[in-house]
Amino acid sequence: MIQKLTEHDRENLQESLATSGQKVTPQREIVFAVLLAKRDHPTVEDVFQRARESMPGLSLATVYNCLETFVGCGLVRQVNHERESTRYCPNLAPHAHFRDEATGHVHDIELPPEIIQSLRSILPAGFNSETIEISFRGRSQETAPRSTSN
Amino acid sequence: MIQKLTEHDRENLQESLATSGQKVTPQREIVFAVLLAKRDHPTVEDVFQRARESMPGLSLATVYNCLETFVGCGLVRQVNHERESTRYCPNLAPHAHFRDEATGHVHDIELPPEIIQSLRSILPAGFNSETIEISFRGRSQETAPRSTSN
DNA sequence: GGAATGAGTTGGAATGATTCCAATTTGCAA
DNA sequence: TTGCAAATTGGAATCATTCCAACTCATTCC
Repeated sequence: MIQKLTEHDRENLQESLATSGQKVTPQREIVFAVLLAKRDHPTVEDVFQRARESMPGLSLATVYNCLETFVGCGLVRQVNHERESTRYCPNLAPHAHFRDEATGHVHDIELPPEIIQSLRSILPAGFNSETIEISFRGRSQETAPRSTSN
Repeated sequence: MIQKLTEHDRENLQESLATSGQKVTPQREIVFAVLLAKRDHPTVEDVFQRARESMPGLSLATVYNCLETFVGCGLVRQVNHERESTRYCPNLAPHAHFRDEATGHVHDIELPPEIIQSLRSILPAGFNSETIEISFRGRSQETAPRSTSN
């Protein structure tokens, strides 16, 4: 069962939505809370299941809507690997992803600014990139599980 | 209309297939030729259309099969952006991709070995990656179109 | 107060890429 | 020539996602 948002998180949600002219709704609160509660890069279906524990009437379409809204106002990032279901991640710090082929788990990998800088520098003149996405694929010796409340 | 493979390319195809115990077939030749003829990161559907010009009876399922086979034996790479259709690319040199949001075109970006090295180095202990994928998203001032026969 | 407005939500239908499958076809090898 | 195994084929099935029309609910306006 998902706990409610902290003051701080609720404010964050409220402000981010407000700047793109949108409102906080019970559904959005729950979906956001779900994302913050367990940062394991859940799929839409995962979020749907977890959110339903707190709000049984919630519909899948709404989860899609909420997540799209959050991505739109910069609250969360989408993570895609190959053509698997899209996953969502509330970690806004620049980071890469590591996809463990054995478990399917996705780990955040911190991305030092120098690297980002040097990556930008390999773009030929005339190429302006807003986004860089870096993903590793391989095996990891699963360290301590990372799931945190924020 | 697609030209036939050069000696060299046919040999390459034949060898790569052979090492994973598979054979050259007319369909595979055509599909491979299509990939080499225009290196614009075609989707399966694109390949299907182009290949059909030379082999009208070719089926979509076969195109999927051929491409999967090629990926399996390392002849071509898959390129995914967000959840769009998978694209295919016969450029085996390590490179990143730049996806032009205006046109949808995908460009290869050369990837200096130092960068790959420094990327590998940011992985924490216990993470072994076989593959690194880097994709830029943004706008480019479309330079000379890159489509080549190989 | 009560109707009109509009954003947000909902369930189900529609879409689109990909995979699956059972029936053929093909090229060899016995 | 017979038989096999690999490839190919067309169509059905799957699955994530999008679309849509009806509904809810809070707010604004008379």
